[in-house]
Amino acid sequence: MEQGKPPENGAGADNGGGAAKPARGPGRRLHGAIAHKLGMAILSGQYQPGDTLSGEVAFAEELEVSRSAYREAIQVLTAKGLVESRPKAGTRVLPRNRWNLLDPEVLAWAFAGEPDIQFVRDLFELRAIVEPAAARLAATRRDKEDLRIMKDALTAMRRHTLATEAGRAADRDFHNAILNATRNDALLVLTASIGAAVNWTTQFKQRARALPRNPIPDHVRVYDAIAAGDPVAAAEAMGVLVDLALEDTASTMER
Amino acid sequence: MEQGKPPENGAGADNGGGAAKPARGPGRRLHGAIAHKLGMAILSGQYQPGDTLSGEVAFAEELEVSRSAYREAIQVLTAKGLVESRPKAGTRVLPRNRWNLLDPEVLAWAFAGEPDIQFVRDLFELRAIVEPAAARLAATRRDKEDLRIMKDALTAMRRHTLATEAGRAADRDFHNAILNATRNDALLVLTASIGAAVNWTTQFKQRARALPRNPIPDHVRVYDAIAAGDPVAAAEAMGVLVDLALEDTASTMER
DNA sequence: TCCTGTAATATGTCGGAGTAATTAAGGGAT
DNA sequence: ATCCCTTAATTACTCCGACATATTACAGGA
Repeated sequence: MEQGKPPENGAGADNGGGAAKPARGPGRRLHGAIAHKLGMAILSGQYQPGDTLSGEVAFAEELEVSRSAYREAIQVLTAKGLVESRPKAGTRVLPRNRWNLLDPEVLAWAFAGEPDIQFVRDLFELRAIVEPAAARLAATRRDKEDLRIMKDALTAMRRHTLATEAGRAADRDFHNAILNATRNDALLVLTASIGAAVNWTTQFKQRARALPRNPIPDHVRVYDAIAAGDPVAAAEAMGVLVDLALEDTASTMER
Repeated sequence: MEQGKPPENGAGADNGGGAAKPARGPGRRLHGAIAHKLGMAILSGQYQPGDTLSGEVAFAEELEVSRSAYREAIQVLTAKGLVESRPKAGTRVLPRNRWNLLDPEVLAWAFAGEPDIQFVRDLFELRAIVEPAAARLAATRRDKEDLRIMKDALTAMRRHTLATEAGRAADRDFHNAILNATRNDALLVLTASIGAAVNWTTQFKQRARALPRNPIPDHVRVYDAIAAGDPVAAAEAMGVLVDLALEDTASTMER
């Protein structure tokens, strides 16, 4: 480099890094924690679209963190389409239709507070569209290995019930196996994002009340249709599965 | 502040901000440009999943930018699930299934180079699933205002052909109006992301050859079904529309 | 084979210079 | 006298380099 930096100095910081608060809650890093905090505030409606956040310096002082940490947090939010920073104008919250609502982290923030019931219905509607179609595709493209994984997941679901974590993991494995069998990466990513968020509500559900009916036979019906290579039956059976989940979750949220 | 900063120094930067290269191509900011460059490199397969990027210092020197700019770019890529940074281990490219493929920017990067034909087919398949379902929902939920916007878009499409930019804008308006009429934000965001990327291929298509058939009557059929409140007919008509677009694009890409 | 020490690397932090854009004020023309 | 255009100043973001710290991979010894 060609800048004649004076070698003599103990310039820079004297307090260094470590002193920061133990605020390492959700995010794995400091800026991650700030991004989480701000993201949740935005998703929960504390900031209206078009609203201006506190300035860089003011906010950093307010939270007693460095400007860099705040900046990197804003960078994350910008990447997800939640805010936009412009010189002089400050950092503004973008309108909702610019938000990247399918981002796993944004979804998590949306569900962290009290999730908007309308948005939950939207997501379930999307799931009700996509998952049956995925089952339909899987019925025509699955191979023996896919079927083996699905069968193993079903066995695990039967062994542990859905009330246990192992059982829910098996449920996720089952759905993931179907998505994998579609040989469609876009489909896989989409449902993975939604599924990760909706599982939060599933935990709510598990806590609130017992399952209304045994879901195993419905899963078996989906498997049988896929194994038989019957697209129509697979889509129909999966539709039943999603409808049940929706009605169950909706009734839980209403009370 | 309570740090006893020694007053004597001309520390910090002496060149300040402006001197940077004119590399301000795609991204609106310097770190945005770097994120764009790295993102395109990853999406185009230059880095294999699990591969390690150059170290922070090495890379920053290589590109002759500060570490901050590189760090903020990495922050963006991390937010989109493309890479993960861990101390000592370096910054590694994550496996493809962790990528946030539905992020508009990631989608743009994927289509910036030579788009992977399999991924394009995946996206069209997803569109073929979602858009007819959207038309089905729109048929039951649309109001007079929605229908007016659709009608205006159709008129504009007839006036200008699809060979003009105005005509393509009208086409986008038509589809957006349908998505709006579903009253489902998740659906809206999803198709907006995909649509923005796929329009790139549409431009390819326009360049390669003339449209194989007049698409206006097919659009009118969709409109009529939605206006009549017939969900099944709306979904079917929209299915025809998407199939035509897929087969048209596929045949263009194969040669 | 397991454990521990060392080295390497990313993370967190800081303050400062520079730039861009919004806002306000002033002068000119109608 | 009112309105519009030009100009200047304020303000907040952008980028920079340096330093301190914590975590982790790796290698050497028990």
